[in-house]
Amino acid sequence: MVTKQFSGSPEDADLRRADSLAREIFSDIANKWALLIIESLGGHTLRFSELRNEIEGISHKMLTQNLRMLERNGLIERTVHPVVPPRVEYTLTEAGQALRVTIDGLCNWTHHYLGHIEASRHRFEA
Amino acid sequence: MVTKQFSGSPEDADLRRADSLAREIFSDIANKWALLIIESLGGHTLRFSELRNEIEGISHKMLTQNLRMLERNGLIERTVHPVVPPRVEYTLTEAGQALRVTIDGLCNWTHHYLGHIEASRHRFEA
DNA sequence: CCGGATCCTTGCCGATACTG
DNA sequence: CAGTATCGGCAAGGATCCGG
Repeated sequence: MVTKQFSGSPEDADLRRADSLAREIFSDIANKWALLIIESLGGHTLRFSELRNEIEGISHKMLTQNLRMLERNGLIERTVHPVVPPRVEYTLTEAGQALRVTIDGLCNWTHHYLGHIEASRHRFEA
Repeated sequence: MVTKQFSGSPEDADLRRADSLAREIFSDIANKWALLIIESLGGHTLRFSELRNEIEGISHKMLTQNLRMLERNGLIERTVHPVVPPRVEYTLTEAGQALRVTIDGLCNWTHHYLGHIEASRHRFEA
């Protein structure tokens, strides 16, 4: 995907458009904070501060930034409760849920190959 | 995953170690160049320059850097043919192949939701 | 509690040049 | 052809303050 080369022919124009869009989305999604947010959101709906606590090491800024991006792409839904103090909750949309399934795959892969990888790293020192 | 909080109890020490390792690996893998390399490598084995051509927009430096990282983690195998000019080929290991399957899922997701996302982005301008 | 804005530092990444 | 090293610009990301 997203790596093909197109000719200059006009009928490829929309294909090239879709391709560059796909690439852009891919770049948005394929960053560690975005993936961790989706994964944390999992089934439940969480508040901003809950996400902040759940995801070790994420800064206030990175969290808001990625939440906006995910909202823009329609992966999460943001609902503001008009109370004081403010209460803002985030939840996965259907698209977000679908994405989460594949991220789960990534997490399972990581755990399954932890040993392999650690061993490989030691071998690599030579 | 990788987001749990542990108590200070000693028996959690190895769990915490595995968790931080998982997080580290996750951070390595969850970047767009690494994912695109794995995806491009797919079934076949490719040379350095072939990968460079295949992956639109990647620089010489980023390619070598990520290839080293993936080799270190045991996801790809690097074989040097002692000829001139040098011929270096890269291929996925079993772990790499397994990872590729989940990345395929990510790519499929992207294409399937292209429309949703584009629509969502337009809605977001308000 | 949430989020935007601002400043300031860090390190990513591209360009270039040089070896085997 | 493949890889390493160095340098420099620029953008990512942290800390902090303020405003709703």
